[in-house]
Amino acid sequence: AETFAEKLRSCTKARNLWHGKEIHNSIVQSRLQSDRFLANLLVDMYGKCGCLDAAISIFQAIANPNVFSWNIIISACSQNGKLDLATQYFHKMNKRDGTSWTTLVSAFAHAGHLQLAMKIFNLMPMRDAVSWNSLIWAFADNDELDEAWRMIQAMPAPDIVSWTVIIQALIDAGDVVQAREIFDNTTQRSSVTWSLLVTGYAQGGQTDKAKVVFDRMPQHGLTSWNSMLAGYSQAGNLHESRRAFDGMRERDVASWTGIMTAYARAGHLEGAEKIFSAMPGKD
RNA sequence: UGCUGUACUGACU
Repeated sequence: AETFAEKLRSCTKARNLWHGKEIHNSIVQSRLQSDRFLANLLVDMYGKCGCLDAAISIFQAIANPNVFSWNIIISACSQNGKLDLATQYFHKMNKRDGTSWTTLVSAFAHAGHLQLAMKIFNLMPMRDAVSWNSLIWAFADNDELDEAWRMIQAMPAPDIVSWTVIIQALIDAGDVVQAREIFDNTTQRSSVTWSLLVTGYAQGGQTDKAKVVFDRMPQHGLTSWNSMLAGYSQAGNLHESRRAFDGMRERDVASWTGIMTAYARAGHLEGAEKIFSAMPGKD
């Protein structure tokens, strides 16, 4: 039997609020609502599903919140756009760890407050790769590639995510050539960077190069298939879109939307409609 | 022990 924890985890991952509430009910009925571990998971679930009020009330009912509880509520506030509240919780806790700091940096970074994010980053007692990457991402995402580049040079040990962020920024800027060069010159590759290159080539109209990269990548995950499919679909290539879609052994909403778009772009509106009705779990 | 922070794909916005 799956435990409450496992069930909650999958709800959180799938952002399934409805099922999450059911599990919450079962937890209450089993009189486990004061279990701190489960409460932490509930706060996280409600926060990620957009119910900040519910997250807060569960957090407040925790008798002795631990560092996880605090970090989760800070994260919940920032994911729901409440930076002021997140900051208040941050100040209220008395044993902050690196994650508490990084959560706050990330909150301001995602809100586009680069200078504030940097200020908090500079105040951190300890910085790890995740905190560096959060800030590098913020600069890269705001087209401040020079600053992002300065930071990756300054950080002690750039990791896979650091390079992914830079590669993504170059692709967003339309510079696939430079992105490819960095990809080729680093050993820090992952399925994420491989997929990014596929997307980068496809977005530049180079579906042939995208396909070469796709064929060369060591493992084909759901996202890499979706990237390739999106490339064909955007290029108006219904035949290859169909082949890609049929070749997938698992599909998600992005896959279904991709194939549907391919039909629509090719002018096959009936085909698109058929796909739409055959599609499981429309969102 | 298990719970929290950073990166990739579609459409909408």
